[in-house]
Amino acid sequence: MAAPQTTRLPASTDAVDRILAAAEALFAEHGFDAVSMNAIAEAAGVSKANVFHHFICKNDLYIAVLRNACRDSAQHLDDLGNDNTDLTARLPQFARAHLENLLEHAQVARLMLRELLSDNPRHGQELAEKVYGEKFSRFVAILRAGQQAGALRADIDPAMVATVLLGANVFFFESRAVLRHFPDVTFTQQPERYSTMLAELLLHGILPPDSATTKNRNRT
Amino acid sequence: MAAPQTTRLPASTDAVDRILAAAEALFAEHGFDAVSMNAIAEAAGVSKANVFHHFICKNDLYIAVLRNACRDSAQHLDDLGNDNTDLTARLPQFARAHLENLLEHAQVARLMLRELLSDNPRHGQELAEKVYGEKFSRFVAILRAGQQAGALRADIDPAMVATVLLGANVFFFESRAVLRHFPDVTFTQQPERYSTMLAELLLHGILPPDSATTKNRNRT
DNA sequence: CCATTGACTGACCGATCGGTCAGTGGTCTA
DNA sequence: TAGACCACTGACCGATCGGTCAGTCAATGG
Repeated sequence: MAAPQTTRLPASTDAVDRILAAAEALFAEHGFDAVSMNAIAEAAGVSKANVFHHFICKNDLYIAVLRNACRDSAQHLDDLGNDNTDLTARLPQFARAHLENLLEHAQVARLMLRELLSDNPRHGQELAEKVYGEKFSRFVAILRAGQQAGALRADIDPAMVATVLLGANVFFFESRAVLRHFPDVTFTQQPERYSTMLAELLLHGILPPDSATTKNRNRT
Repeated sequence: MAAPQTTRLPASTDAVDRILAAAEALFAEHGFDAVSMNAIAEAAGVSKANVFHHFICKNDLYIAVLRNACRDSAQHLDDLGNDNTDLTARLPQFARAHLENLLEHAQVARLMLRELLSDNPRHGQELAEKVYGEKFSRFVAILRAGQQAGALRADIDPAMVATVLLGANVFFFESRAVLRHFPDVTFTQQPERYSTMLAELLLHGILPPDSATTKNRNRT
């Protein structure tokens, strides 16, 4: 097979930027098939033919938007690992930063979640693996280091912890609107409280301390 | 405003069933806008006009599919609460059952996740709240009962625990294909192992037992 | 026996889709 | 000044979209 035809981004002119921004917003909100090239051109303030002048086809524009979003998303290198001490305090901090980043770049997050649901993981595969795979690996490495240092239990899978933390945050992000109507749920309006509780939950578990392996007693 | 026009399901004839099944599969796989009425009719083995004979419009067919899927999904009342003893053993059991159900009815799950990403939560709101809200409430009630019985820590939010467990399972379901390519992840092919580890993680946390509530002597 | 009903179909409709193309106007260089 | 280049546009294309409609066929019932 030939080269994957990298489909590089066009030179960043004013019109190109406006097209990319409009397409990203519309794709994130409505999905690929629900957005017409006419709507994108109109939102960007250019003619439809101009969109086709800069991008070969609709699919080309879409993966350009995806690539652009991933590039922006990759800039946020949450420096969790520069000071690998006191993981107990740093895990809630990382969880909060991750959820905050998710909410702040909701458009990109929705775009990626849509890509996850896509029938063919053509684009999401290479992109998500490259972008998120690196951060995921770093996160796991930090956890594993803490584990080998004795700060974490030895019989847990660091990748498992990372998945649960990331997944719980993502689930909060995507089901927030529905969760809000559940009478038992009180944290949908306080993301930082949610992620803090999440990290605390992962650290200590839900069992009372006297039921741990030690017969240590704590006040009820 | 007038009544919400319940848009009842047509009488369950053979053709109607085939149309609903075909539409559910196609909507779940490709999304609402990417599926044409022609494709649905063809997959169902009927004429397009016949689809419009049984369903007023495309949107009407869509919410009929949604309603149908929710009705089926509501039948699975995971009996977690009939025997409220030994929550330590029953939580992994529930987590496994939940993820298994998710994977077994992947089509419906994808449909619901798509609805979560939808721009207007018109349908997903009432449906998901009714269907999943009930199960969520029961789950939370069981956790709260166990909490008041002293089997769980008193300073945790039961709804938080429920959200994390459900969310971690849902995230596993939706990002399985991407997670599989991360070198650190080893559990994508073993859902039951994942959910078991998840429940175990929630129960005991990730800290070594000697650093529970006591002032930690955290070794670097 | 005939009228009614409802499931069902092929042919068709206007609108919109993604995409093309000839051409316009401005800018840079020779 | 001539000409190459480039961003950009209006008009247009065939295909497909959701949806309509006249009409066929079988079953039902008075």
